[in-house]
Amino acid sequence: MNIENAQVQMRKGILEFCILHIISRGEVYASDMLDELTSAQIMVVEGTLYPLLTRLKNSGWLEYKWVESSSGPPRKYYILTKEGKEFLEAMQATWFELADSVSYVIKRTEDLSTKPSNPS
Amino acid sequence: MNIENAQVQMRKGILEFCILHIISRGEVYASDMLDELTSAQIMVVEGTLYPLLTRLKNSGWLEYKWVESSSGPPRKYYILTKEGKEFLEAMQATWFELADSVSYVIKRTEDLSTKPSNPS
DNA sequence: CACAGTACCTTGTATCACAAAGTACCTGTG
DNA sequence: CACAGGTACTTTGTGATACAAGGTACTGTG
Repeated sequence: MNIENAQVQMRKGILEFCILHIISRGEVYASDMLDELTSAQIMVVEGTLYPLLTRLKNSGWLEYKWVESSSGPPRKYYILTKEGKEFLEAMQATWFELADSVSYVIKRTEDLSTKPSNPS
Repeated sequence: MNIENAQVQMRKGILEFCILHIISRGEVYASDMLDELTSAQIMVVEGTLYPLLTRLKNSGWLEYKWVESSSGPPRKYYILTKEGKEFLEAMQATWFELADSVSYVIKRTEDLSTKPSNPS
């Protein structure tokens, strides 16, 4: 186990949440999402993104339509379904709860470092 | 896929980080960790915690010593190694970067909702 | 010895990110 | 038409992880 792998594990699930957020803004296709994620310093490759979109679609949270492109093959433009919007809200609540929990753990470590209750 | 599963995925890796944090405060054994995680609203079961501790030990980030208990079987008390402390710092940096990235995505969605650039 | 409580460990399942390779479409050149 | 280059979407296989469920082992009491 190394730090690279730990970073990968830490990002799991977060990626799904961020993708839903990006799609919630309006119709986008895969390359748009990759650009947005890169802007947010979240590196993703195609082999990760496409299966993720398929999973979200199969769960009923996304729909897509084919749109012709003036420069290349047609693109799948995704939008959130009604259920997808509800799921995004639940994911966001989960994220904030998780961030609170982690903040609590970090703060408690700091408190116990500055004021150790059992100095051996 | 459902919200429960999504929550599990979102917590992956975070758990490892929180465990390292708790151990960094001083010698603890498994039940101490479960109590701390429960306080932080992070539910964990034994079947998750023990394999995780074994992985961290095998990676060289933890050490343990057996300590007799006055009420029950002996306990494994864990402490961080020097490498473990360095790893924890790297994990914490990763956490803050991840939190920043997610905040960026959320904020960008909010900005685009209040000031849509392409109102169709 | 039977029993309850505590603590640690193992096996099997479902899920996920990623690398790598593949399929298919469009445009331009000769 | 043949071919090359770019774009876009898809599939397969690998390694890692959380969890449920069940198991092992130690201690004290009656």
